[in-house]
Amino acid sequence: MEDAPHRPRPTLSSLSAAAGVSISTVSRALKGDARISARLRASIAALAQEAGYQPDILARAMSSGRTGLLGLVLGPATNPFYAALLEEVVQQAAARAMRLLILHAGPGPIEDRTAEALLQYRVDGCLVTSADMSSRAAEVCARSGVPVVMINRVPRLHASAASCDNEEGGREMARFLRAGGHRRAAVIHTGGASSNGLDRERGFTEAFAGRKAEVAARFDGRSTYEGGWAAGEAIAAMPQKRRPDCVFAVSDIIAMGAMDALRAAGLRVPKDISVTGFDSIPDAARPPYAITSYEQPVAAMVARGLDLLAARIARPDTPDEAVLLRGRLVIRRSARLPPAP
Amino acid sequence: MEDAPHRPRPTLSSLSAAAGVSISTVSRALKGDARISARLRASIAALAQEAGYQPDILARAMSSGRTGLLGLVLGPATNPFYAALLEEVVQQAAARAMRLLILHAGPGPIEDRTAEALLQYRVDGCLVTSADMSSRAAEVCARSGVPVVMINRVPRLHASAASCDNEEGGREMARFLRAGGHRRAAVIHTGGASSNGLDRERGFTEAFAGRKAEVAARFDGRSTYEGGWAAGEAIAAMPQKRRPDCVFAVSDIIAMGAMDALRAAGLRVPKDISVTGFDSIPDAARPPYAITSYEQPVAAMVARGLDLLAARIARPDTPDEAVLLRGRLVIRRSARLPPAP
DNA sequence: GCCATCCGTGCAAGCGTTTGCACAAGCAGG
DNA sequence: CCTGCTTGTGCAAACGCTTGCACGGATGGC
Repeated sequence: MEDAPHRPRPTLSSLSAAAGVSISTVSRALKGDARISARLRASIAALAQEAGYQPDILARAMSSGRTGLLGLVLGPATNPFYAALLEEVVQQAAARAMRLLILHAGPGPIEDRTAEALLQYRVDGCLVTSADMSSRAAEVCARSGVPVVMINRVPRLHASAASCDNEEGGREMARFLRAGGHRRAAVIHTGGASSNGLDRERGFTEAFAGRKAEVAARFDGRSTYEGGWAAGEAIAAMPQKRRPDCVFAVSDIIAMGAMDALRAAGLRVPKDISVTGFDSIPDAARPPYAITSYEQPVAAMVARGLDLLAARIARPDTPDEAVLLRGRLVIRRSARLPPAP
Repeated sequence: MEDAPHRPRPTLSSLSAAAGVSISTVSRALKGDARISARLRASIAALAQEAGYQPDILARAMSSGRTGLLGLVLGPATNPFYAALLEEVVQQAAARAMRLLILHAGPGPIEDRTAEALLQYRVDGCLVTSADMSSRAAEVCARSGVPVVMINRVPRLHASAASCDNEEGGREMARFLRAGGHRRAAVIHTGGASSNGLDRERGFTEAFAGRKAEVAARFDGRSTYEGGWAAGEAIAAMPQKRRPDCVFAVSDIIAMGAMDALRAAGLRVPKDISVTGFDSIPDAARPPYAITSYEQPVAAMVARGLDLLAARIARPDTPDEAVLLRGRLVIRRSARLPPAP
């Protein structure tokens, strides 16, 4: 392929010259303004098509104030849950003709200089999915009137949110395990950094503890495989009498680590001990794991999150709204089943 | 916290009014132009600081032509390798004061309408890491003179590239397995969609096959865990005599699937059969897997990729350049070791 | 046949920045 | 005291698009 002559980008101006009409007419014709005659509209459209005209969004943003850009603050992408979330967000945003300016995708809080990019690029809104509590981005946005929607986070400041009903998920898992005859549970949490983890644990504990059943131990799984592994080792090291008969990890990645550690220590899952997780990431469904988990409705969360954002962008005074979506218990082989009815 | 009065964004104009000087003076003062007296510069800087001034990148782009935006075309983020790549890219780009417009993060080719966003937002350059051959984004860019750099892909069109030396990686793995006494290898490839996979396989085959050693079987692992699993099942089903004594999967995610399938079929790894992978993703290092793999120098690849991109942006006529980076064999427990020397 | 409508189109301002050029003031050398 | 340089600052154009307003011409009602 030969170097295209690299001709200058077509603009409204160049099109208008070619069509012999004014710039404003071209602009209106291209967006289908009814005031422009159908004939002219068609011929201008053809011209634009042929020239490969692409509107300059930046210039448009200068005058219209809308950039079509959404800021995205993502948690650690190496955590499969966030990876799935990312794919979903990218796809759904594209379907809504919104583009994502990605500001952060990793562990830890977002840097100040990075958060400032949100303002510099005049994003129309911001999607925050990082589990990190001190999300600087949300502050920056709130201060400048940029709508923020949290996905899978508790809403703060002037933000709306779309989340999974974490507490109910915890409860459901607890009921399932109790029905399966479990009486001593270990909970592997995420060390207080995440409200999700706290909610899940609260729901679980509330529904599990009771007559002859208790949450017998708690461990910090730090939201990582390694953290889960360490917790699993600790559990395996407990004297058999005091050892829990089931484990509820507040995320699958932790559950995987715990399960591997338990097995490495010679325990059988679920025969000796049941293991359950949360999120239902694809990895957790793989045969060696087959983790019973509570599936978050990721697609729906993203969809509702974008709805909320769109609403706020269209009408900045839209009140805060928190949407709670019910997930679904996915039963696999990592936990002993309740007796068939 | 009370609703901030939502005062209008400070601009050069508002600052200039406050400082009693012209807009151009403010602009120059803020970027440290030596022609503006130090005193004035300091006072303007203080003013800007106090007002929380953030330059409007869009407006700047209008006049300077630089947006500071990089388009990012990413492969399936749910593949841990791409997830790691993403984190690295986001971090390094931020360090260079570049922002990423994410256009695609999933399986399959990029949509045309999505690729056009590259032009509409006037990205300064584009980073393509998707393994998918028919990357429409690259075409769009090439046609409009937007610099493109491929990371971990063979360069095409007017693109530069920074990749791992896949062929050498394959060779190194082959030498390692041969030294370990393996004689019959199975290769699990990615079905021809990816030049990386092909290169790795070519290197491997070239170095493995020889006197009394051969690549005895090939399978399509489709770059997924499931594909690897299917290949593993097929290998396990082979009559013991003809069964390979080692497996080289062109990516870790495939190797993990294969390994699990082999074990599920009752084979012991590495006792009965060795399994090796490529990429050295964190998941592959986990105890149950401990996959011997060839580590791609992801950070270096991204760094060099961004270098190439920056060079092209600064000087559009910079010639194409393909950088090949050597990786590193990471020996773990999934493959029988060569005898100690 | 005249005025009121309406339709199709163009003019021009504005969005926030950058930057080439001009201009004013200060100063040194002649 | 004038010329010529330096230094500090402002003017205004340009980037590509949107949009309120105005204007010319056709149409319709009376």
